[in-house]
Amino acid sequence: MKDKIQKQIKEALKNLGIHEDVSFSVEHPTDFKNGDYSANVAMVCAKQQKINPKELAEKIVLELKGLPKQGFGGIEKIEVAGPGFINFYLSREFFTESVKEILNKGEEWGKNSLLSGKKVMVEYTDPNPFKPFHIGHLMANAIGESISRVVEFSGAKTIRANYQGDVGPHVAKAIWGIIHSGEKMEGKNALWIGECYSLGATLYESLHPKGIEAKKEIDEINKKIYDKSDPKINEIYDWGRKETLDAFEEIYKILGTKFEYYFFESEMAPIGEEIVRANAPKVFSESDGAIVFHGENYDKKLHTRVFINSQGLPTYETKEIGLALTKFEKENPDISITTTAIEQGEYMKVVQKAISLIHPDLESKMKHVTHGMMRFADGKMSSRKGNVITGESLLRDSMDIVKEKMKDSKISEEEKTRISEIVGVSALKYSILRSSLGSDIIYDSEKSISFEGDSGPYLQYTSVRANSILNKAKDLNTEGKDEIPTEITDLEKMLYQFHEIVKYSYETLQPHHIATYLIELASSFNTFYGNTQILVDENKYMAYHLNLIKAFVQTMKNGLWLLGIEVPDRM
RNA sequence: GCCCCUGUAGUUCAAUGGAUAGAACUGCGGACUUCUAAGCCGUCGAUGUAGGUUCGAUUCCUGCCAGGGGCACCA
Repeated sequence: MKDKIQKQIKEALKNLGIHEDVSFSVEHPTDFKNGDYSANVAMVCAKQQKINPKELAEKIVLELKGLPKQGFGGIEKIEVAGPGFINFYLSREFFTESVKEILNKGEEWGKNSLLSGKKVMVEYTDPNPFKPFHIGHLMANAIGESISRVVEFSGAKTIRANYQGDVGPHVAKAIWGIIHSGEKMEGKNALWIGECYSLGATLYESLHPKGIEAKKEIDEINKKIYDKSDPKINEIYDWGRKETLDAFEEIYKILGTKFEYYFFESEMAPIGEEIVRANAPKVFSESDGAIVFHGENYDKKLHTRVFINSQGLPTYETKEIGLALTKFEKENPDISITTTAIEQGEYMKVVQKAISLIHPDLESKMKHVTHGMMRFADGKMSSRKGNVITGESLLRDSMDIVKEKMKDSKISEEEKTRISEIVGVSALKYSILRSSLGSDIIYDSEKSISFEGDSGPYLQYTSVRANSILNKAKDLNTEGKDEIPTEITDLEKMLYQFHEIVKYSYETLQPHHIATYLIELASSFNTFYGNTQILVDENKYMAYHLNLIKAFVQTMKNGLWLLGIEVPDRM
């Protein structure tokens, strides 16, 4: 529709003798009073035409009305308003047709072909074995999963990847903690390993003699992890790695994520190291016994980073190079998206610059999406200090709140558990996905997870209520109740916009646009629901209303899927 | 010090350079012997600061202020 309007306006401009290659926009006005589409063309052209924008707008409208109607149906009314906007009002027929279209497309409704035939790899979550899976990982997972689904809706084959640090000082700290915990590791779980890590990490940084002693031992363990020379450490390592990775899988199951690839730092290190050494001194250079990359030589906003330290060990940067190239070698994606917290933003730029010097063709294929961090109101969350909220505990809390809300309902205990999982996850995911990526999310256990208003459960609840009407209507006879209302509701004006929102969300790689849209859509449904009695005999529009509700339910379902949220049968 | 993010109602968040800056929570006030009240309706309330570009700036540019992040052997 938008393209049609744009085309017609260009046609009109041509007829008026105005350059038709001006750039103007055709958009949805924020207020439905101002039509369904609005063009600012008159304001853009007014100056060079040296006439008042309103007059020019009138002229364009006159010209538009004179144009042949082919392919331009669906417009009921064109008006000039405000400082010179040309507003287009869609016709009853258009909305009736769009409801039909939604029902026909069903699960496909909202998909587009921006990426058709393309392959996109999305890397996200990235928790580290031996460390707790905290709410920052929950955040990364919710965002990455949603981006993956938006990409999928845009026609691409999506490949989900997870990158995990199974070697490095943090592992040594955890193993040191396990050894010095005074407890046997048999029968212990990932949570306990996280505590052991915290113990080791705290002492590692301590200046106390005990800490200095611990640091020495931890560094020793770190070397042994690399060269696998100590059977006792190997045993603890294998056990801890499996234990924590299994725990992550449990969480992914609840969250609804399935990864195709698991990359590990231990595997990327040698690959990256070989590449770095092969490209020195061309790209990398030696400095103080280490191999570094001088980012500032290529872009003054970049800085120098160490890729291989003075002990000859590869750093994170080198592993990242190994990872990037491995992704392209395995799948050769057209686009490779990596999502991380903002704290990784600066050095990812340096790493990507280095990669682009080695493989110039990859530069345009790598995209880095950063999100803010989960913070406490009074400061940073740090897994090193142990003041983190684990993903598990947060999920459990969220589910408990849902169960509490359902305590008086007659639903079976088993079903309550299932519903509380779906609704609890939704509350959590929505609270993360409702805001744009970039700024930090302040975590406040009291307020952060909402179950009313602007929340995931609100969206689910609205869908459930709509579904409930459809269920009740199943056996109803709508014969003789198939008139089409002349009035057009806000609900209808919202529905057809869904596929544009999905496109926009991909173009900006911002899932929150979908969240915002769904809230407005649900709200417009609730208004409709509130002042329309559907299943009553005197409703002569019943057949249409039921189709409208079906279209709404389908749109909510598809939209919530994009956020990684399921719709329960009831709640 | 340099670089990158972010500053919007009391609070948590929206707003592809457009029209009267939208929601939610909170506060206050309503409706309902109607299909799920986790709902609906009304109401109070905001663009950090000083300039600039523009017909038009929350949005773009510059300075300042505030918060977060990064700046070589951690990830």
